[in-house]
Amino acid sequence: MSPQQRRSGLGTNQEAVRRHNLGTLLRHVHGAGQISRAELTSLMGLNRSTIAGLVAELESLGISERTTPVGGPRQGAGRPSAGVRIAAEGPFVIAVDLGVDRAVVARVGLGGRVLERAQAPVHSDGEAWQVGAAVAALIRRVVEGAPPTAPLVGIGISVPGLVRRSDGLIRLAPNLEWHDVSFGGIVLAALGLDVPVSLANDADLGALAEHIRGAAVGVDDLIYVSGNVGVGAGVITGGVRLEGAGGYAGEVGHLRFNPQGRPCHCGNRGCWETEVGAHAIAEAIHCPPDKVAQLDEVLDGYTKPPPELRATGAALGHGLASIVNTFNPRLIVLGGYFRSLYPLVRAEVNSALADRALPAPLESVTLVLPGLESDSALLGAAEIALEPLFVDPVAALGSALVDVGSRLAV
Amino acid sequence: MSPQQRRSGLGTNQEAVRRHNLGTLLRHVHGAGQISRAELTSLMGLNRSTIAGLVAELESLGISERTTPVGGPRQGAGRPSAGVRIAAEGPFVIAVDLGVDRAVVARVGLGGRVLERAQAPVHSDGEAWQVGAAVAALIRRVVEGAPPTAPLVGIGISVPGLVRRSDGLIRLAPNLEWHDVSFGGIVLAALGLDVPVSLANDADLGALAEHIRGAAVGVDDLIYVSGNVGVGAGVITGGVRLEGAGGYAGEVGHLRFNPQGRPCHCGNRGCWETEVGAHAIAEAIHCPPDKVAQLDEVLDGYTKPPPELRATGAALGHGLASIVNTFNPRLIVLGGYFRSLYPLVRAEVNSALADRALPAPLESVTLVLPGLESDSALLGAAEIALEPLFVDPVAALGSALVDVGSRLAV
DNA sequence: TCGTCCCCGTCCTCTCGCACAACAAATTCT
DNA sequence: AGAATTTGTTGTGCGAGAGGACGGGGACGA
Repeated sequence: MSPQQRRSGLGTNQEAVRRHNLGTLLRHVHGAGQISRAELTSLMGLNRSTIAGLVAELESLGISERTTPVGGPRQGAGRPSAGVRIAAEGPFVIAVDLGVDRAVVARVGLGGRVLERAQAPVHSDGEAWQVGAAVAALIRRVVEGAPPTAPLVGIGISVPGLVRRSDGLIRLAPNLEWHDVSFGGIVLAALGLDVPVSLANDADLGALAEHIRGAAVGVDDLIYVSGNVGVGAGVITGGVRLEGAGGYAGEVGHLRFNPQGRPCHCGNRGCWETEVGAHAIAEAIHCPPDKVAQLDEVLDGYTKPPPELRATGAALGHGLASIVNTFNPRLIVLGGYFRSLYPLVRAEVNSALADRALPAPLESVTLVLPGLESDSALLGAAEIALEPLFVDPVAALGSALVDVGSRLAV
Repeated sequence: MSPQQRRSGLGTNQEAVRRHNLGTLLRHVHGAGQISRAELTSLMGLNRSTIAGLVAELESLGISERTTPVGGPRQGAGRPSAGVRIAAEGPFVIAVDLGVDRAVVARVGLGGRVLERAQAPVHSDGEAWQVGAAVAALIRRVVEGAPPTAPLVGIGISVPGLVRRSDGLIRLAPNLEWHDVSFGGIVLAALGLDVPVSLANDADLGALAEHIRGAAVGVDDLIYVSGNVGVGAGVITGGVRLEGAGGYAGEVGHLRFNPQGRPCHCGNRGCWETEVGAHAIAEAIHCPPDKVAQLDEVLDGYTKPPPELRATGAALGHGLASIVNTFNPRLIVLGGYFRSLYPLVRAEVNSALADRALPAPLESVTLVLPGLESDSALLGAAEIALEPLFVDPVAALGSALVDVGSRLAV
């Protein structure tokens, strides 16, 4: 629900400087988990004394705490630098990964630590309010153990579908058969709370999480291609998420692939999804249709690549070539059931990609599996809920909720 | 040659605040051409006195000058606000639009005013150094009339091909038959000057120019699709250029379109370019191959749409649908010979697009023709050359060259 | 025509944030 | 053990934007 702030042609206020520096410092601590003040000075290019002031403010806000100088491998002489780490009873968020057959909910602290998690199956033909109630129950369970002083900053929800950026409305979630569902509002109503809720597409959040603490740390141009019944992609370019005008960017599953191909649920024929989507793969390996949602487990069952998947691998590579030509990423992360598929058909994918992509963008691209395994979208949901803290820590804490456990216990 | 600066996790220095505010103010003056100080205060959200100080600095740098209160349509009472406009003898850049059959060179001042221009045909089989010499001659001619006190900030070059972002190397320009050409260095050597040179792809620059002062002013998510023998796209998303890891993003001409289609020069079969590229269109309308470079003029000759172009229009629309699904732009600007083609097959393009794009991204997208006609790439080249001024006006002027006319007259 | 109102530019002072320098502390190297 | 090195801490200074007071300039109404 929080519209991403866009830096327009505004001038920089000196109050904004403090906000920005405090937020950036927190972002670094969040990214590293534990970091020395000396590293912070060199990373941020500010003076020692300035960093000291910022760190002191973070501590007085209860966000971070001071640690003894880290005993790690040091280089050279000099006084060891005191560390900064996320406070144990610091702010946290609720992350929700809504899948086609199950929902995972976690309480996540700064630093990306999953403090508690719970999950439950959801019926793919369930109505939105039923799913919302189930998610709310999971949230209650997960919040129970939270320290009473720890503030809840917000809720982030990963959705397998098209989410409107301006207000988080789920425009279309094909595999849940939802149209124009205000799922954030439904969950909040079921909880009886009023906290910031952010929703986004699962592939977008996968990309975000892999960028911050997964396989794409330090890579500013990456694509997370998610096989999750449907096929979608999350794009990060220049270090920022590609969202598009409405927030629907990255729907690569409906790239034109084979005009003589099979009909797609979107109404066209031969979309890429009809060749590398879960249903196509299930059909190729003669997997019963009711197990499509667990396609990753089925694929994990193979010890050696079945020949029926060769064509799928080639189609995957050919589609990725279009993506490489279009986005010129440095890294492509293969998430969802592609995590299980890619190791089986690595050779076919790579050669098909090399065959069809332009040489210039091809030479710098690498295909990898997610560094966060199947938690990418969940941790990405945590990230968008945490985002306000990095924009303005003081304001975000001001609107956060304390003692959520007792509030929900009613 | 100037690597685009990326804002990393740096802290904000208070010196950086001044730089940023001065640059942002200049960006506003540049965008509007003439603007009142009162508008600047509300646009930038800064105090009146702060704006006054920034404007005074800009004037002392010789960049802007004060104008009498604008006599335009005013609203309400109150003292009229003094205007700020670009100084007549202020800094300028050289913009070069390298086409497949001609080069256009212009002297462009801040505010995007084309102060002088010249052009000459280039042979498509010419060697890079020959083209460089021709461009250098045009630059000399264009610089002649510049006031001796006006500083030259840099040179921007639009290239019909893949340009490496890190150093401006032309990796591939298929229609010039260039591979790995350091054209910036060649032009500088021919001129005997040393000024910052920036190169970029023509479609990227078209998007940039249309965003700043063309049909896409105020639109932060747009795509400029350029038909220029080959087909490419420049993407602006969230208000910033999509470049990709190497700078090659946007090569939509080689999206997979029809796997049973014609062979493409890239080595594949059925790329989108083989259906909507200049050669395909020329063949469809029985245009002689030697006039392919002037395809826009040929198309302009039609008073009513020839039926042979219907299929091309549909292919254009179908390809655009993939682009809409992938990028979710608010605006698609059809440049190059698409400027002449689109009016002929508007109905076919629109219906094909509506047929194949997903409803959510489709509902907010609009197709338009360039607001800058055929000067988009040229003015975009000016923009990237001017860019350093908006990052740090003082530093950019410090490294600018004065009295270029006499330096080149040798 | 005059007075009033409204808005803007200018000047001055204030506040706030970061830089800088000096000193103390903690560790490594010789 | 002493020198060298790096960092934390403290106090001072500088610079940039904010804010208020004042004057100027035009629109509007009586």
